[in-house]
Amino acid sequence: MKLTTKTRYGLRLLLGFALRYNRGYVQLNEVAKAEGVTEKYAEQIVRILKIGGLLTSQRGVQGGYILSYPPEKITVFQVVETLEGKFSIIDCVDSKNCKKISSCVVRKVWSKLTDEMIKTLKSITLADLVEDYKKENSTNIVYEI
Amino acid sequence: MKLTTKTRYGLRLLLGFALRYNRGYVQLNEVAKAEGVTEKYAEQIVRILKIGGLLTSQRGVQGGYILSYPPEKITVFQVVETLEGKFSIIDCVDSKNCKKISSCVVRKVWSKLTDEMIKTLKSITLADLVEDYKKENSTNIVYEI
DNA sequence: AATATAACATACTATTTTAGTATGAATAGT
DNA sequence: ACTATTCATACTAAAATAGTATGTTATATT
Repeated sequence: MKLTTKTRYGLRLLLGFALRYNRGYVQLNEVAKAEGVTEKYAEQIVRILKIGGLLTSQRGVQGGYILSYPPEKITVFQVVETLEGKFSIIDCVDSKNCKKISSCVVRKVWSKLTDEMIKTLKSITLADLVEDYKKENSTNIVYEI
Repeated sequence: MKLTTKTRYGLRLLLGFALRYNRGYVQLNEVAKAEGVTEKYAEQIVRILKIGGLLTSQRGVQGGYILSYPPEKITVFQVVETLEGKFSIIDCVDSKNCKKISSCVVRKVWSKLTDEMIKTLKSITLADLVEDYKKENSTNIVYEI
């Protein structure tokens, strides 16, 4: 039960665009490099985010991507759901193919867990991450490992 | 980011043993059949639970398994962590191999998510599931699909 | 002591998912 | 025209998943 790199990288890329939000269209190249993601892999991830409506693109010279909404309007939940598909810790939480739903009290556990996760992820926006980022970089504490 | 069948089946098998807790050693065969898990696969899952200390076994004729602790002492968190290993939604939440921890505000998101998940899972015990199960089966509402 | 029962153990396998890489086409500003 | 940049598809190696197969070992009962 791990997050995929697609989701982890995806959130970081979006944070990159959030940090540069005031600059208009920003090239993926720059953000991908800053976040340490290969450009080609980043392209794939970003395409999903574009199709999902979180990013807007402009082709050609001086092109790039920009968040479709201001950072405070985009939650981490939206990012995860866009990249991983319908958010649920198991497949039968809201599907109807469980053969013995009457005895499936266990399902309720996963359902509750899923709900709590969604609540947590909805409570965090890209703007929160930007704020955290700036806070960390204003202090001079550097954790070099 | 799905649970594995190992974990889902594992919890159901443990619920099976919790429902039969007063009977002493119960054969895996019976529980596996009741839960619709093949015996051979159930054996593998149950072995992990035994090594993890949640089940105690008795070999041979009249042997079987019994919960090592009463149902109210076993949380779903223990079950998940036993079956999936150290609980974390990503690998770097508490490892030290993140190259740029200073800029890794994203890590805090996953860390928080992990914490909330653990809190939820620790709040549910096998006894809660037994209670739910009995409640559902006392009413005559049957969800046949 | 023999037998049947049930747990214990390891190895194998098909399928799917993951985490990318490779190759190129389409578009837009200069 | 040229170049930068997004867009799109196809491919691949490695790992994880979800089991199956083939036994071995211990113990209560007969």
